[in-house]
Amino acid sequence: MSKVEAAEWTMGAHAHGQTVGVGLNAVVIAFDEAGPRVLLANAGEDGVSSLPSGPLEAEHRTLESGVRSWVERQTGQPLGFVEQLYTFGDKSRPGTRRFVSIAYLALVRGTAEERPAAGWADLYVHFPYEDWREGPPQAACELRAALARWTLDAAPAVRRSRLERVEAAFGREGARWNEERVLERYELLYEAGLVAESARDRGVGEADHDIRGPGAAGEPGANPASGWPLALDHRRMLATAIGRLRAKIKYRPVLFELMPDEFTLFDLQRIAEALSGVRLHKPNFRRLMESQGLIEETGRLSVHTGGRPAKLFRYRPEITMERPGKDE
Amino acid sequence: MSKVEAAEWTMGAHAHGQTVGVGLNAVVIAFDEAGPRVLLANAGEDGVSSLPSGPLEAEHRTLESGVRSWVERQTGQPLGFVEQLYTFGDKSRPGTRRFVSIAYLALVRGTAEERPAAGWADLYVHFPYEDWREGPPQAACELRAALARWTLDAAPAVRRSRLERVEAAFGREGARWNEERVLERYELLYEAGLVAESARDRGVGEADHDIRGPGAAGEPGANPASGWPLALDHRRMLATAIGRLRAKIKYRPVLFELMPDEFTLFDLQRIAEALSGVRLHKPNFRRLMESQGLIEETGRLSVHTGGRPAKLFRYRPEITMERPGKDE
DNA sequence: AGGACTTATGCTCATATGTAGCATAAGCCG
DNA sequence: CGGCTTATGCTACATATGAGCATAAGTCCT
Repeated sequence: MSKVEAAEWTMGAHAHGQTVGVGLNAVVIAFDEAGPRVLLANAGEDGVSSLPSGPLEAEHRTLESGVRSWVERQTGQPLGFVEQLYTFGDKSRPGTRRFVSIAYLALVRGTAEERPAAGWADLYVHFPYEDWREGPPQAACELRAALARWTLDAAPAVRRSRLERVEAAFGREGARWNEERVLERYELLYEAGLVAESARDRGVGEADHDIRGPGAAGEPGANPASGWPLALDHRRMLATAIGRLRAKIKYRPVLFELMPDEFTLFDLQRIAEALSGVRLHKPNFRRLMESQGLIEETGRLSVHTGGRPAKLFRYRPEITMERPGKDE
Repeated sequence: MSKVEAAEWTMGAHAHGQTVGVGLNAVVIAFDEAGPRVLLANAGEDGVSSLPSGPLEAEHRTLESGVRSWVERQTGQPLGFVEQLYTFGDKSRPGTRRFVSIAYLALVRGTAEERPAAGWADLYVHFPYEDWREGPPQAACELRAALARWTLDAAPAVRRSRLERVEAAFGREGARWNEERVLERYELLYEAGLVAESARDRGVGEADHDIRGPGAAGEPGANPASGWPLALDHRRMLATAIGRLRAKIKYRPVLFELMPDEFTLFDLQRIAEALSGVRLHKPNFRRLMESQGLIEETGRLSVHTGGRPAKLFRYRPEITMERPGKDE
């Protein structure tokens, strides 16, 4: 850094007397018999859980190592795959110290017993309307209806814009559901006051204490269909993570970061479905997996299928993934 | 934020006596007759330019507004489309103050005359090997050769891994070039010591002063084919931006953020080619554009084509872009 | 005016890729 | 043994992508 620049920066920071806190947050995803899971740190006094997180420290050589360190310190869980998600830094209320939060996505392998950490929660408890594996969930229908009211309540000028956003995010009348638009949907619900955080962040009567899960129905601005809230803007981070992950599994072999050493093709499909929240066509999924050359048969069979035994596969990490390969 | 958490954070930051500087950086892209351009702030005393940037300040309500404000303050250029790119925060040398840099990508419309800012530079001056519009550039051939030497020089254990990375980034022997892997390529060159920044960041004899462009040939670790360096890690940010943009134009209508109000289909194609760095098949590009419904004819014709007049089109922003629409 | 040249525009074809349905195989359990 | 389960393989179809060629409608030169 040139002297000029360093001086300018220091001045900039000091001239306005601002000290900025830099935080690291992790959305840690795993999968077990119970389905897709997310790792949460202990719930605060208000009963609202939060993502593992902590401030950036001097010892952290890189941001990523800082994230690993905080997650392990808070939950005992070592991390495998880690990737940066997004940096949040909007000013909250005036007068408060500013925080910049750098959010990461992490994936860990292994069954529930093999994972050291406690604090794993069902992913879709926080996003019930995102799970379409058993068909259109009731939560999505309710929210769509609530959003329709929100659209109609608007002044005519903004009505059209709202309608378009709702349709883009939730799909037109039962038409195709785009599972990747998780963040878009969350932000729409937030804006429409349909998630608990909307009311909380507006500082509605310090009513925060009552919002601790599905029981909060009927609260002003809350809605059970929209799922359990998390502390601060952590649910926004989680929405960002899910959206990114749902997009990424389509063009990068990240699925294997969640798999055990040996697995059947249907195991793989179940995880893909759990993350994307939609059902997949079995033969097509198989063909795709087999054509990519990312996996190979181990020669053994799984007998716990309930029907015909399935071939067991393993991941071939040596394959450099020549795919269309968008990197980032 | 709960009291517990706030206390913990403050302690965390203070216990280690670390003050973190948070910087905002912008990669601002435009397009004119001369081709794709990037906006640079004035060159420092060492002759190395840098991206518009400055510290996050208390007045900035959001990170994005902070970026807009800094770019306009430093270059006079107001920004249109802005999107977060990546946050860099690895510790540089021990003992120095830590900086977290949040990089943004921005696109601005208009010809060279319409744009207020000075400081626009040719994008590919910084990445000569990324411009394949006139076929495989010489720079890419030279770098491939240099990387081959770097691969062979390695210990046998790492040789295979290096070879695979080089082939994934640069394509096997003249085979398909994946234009999106800009960052992967830059990082490989950095690691191999083929860009000026590698030597500079290792602190090689304070030789920084001599690195100011193509003239630096023969410097230890430098290479004219790898392009002009920028200050700090700004070329890494630029590589990140180009990669992201090249991927994004394929599934989101960002191209129009660079276009004037009226344009021909070939104008559009020229910009797509300039950004992606490869030639496109004209009839196919037309078909794609016309099938997406994102543009409409204005009814007028352009007579400056040199041949048959071309229909003029305009962008239809009212179309909500129902495409597969990965959001982010 | 006529021909050469330029660019725009439209069409066809072969090849991937994605979607959906059906048939068969091979285990289980009563 | 028949009925259940799940695994596995194949085919038909729609759609997207990539490449080539023919024609249209201007300019410019002679």
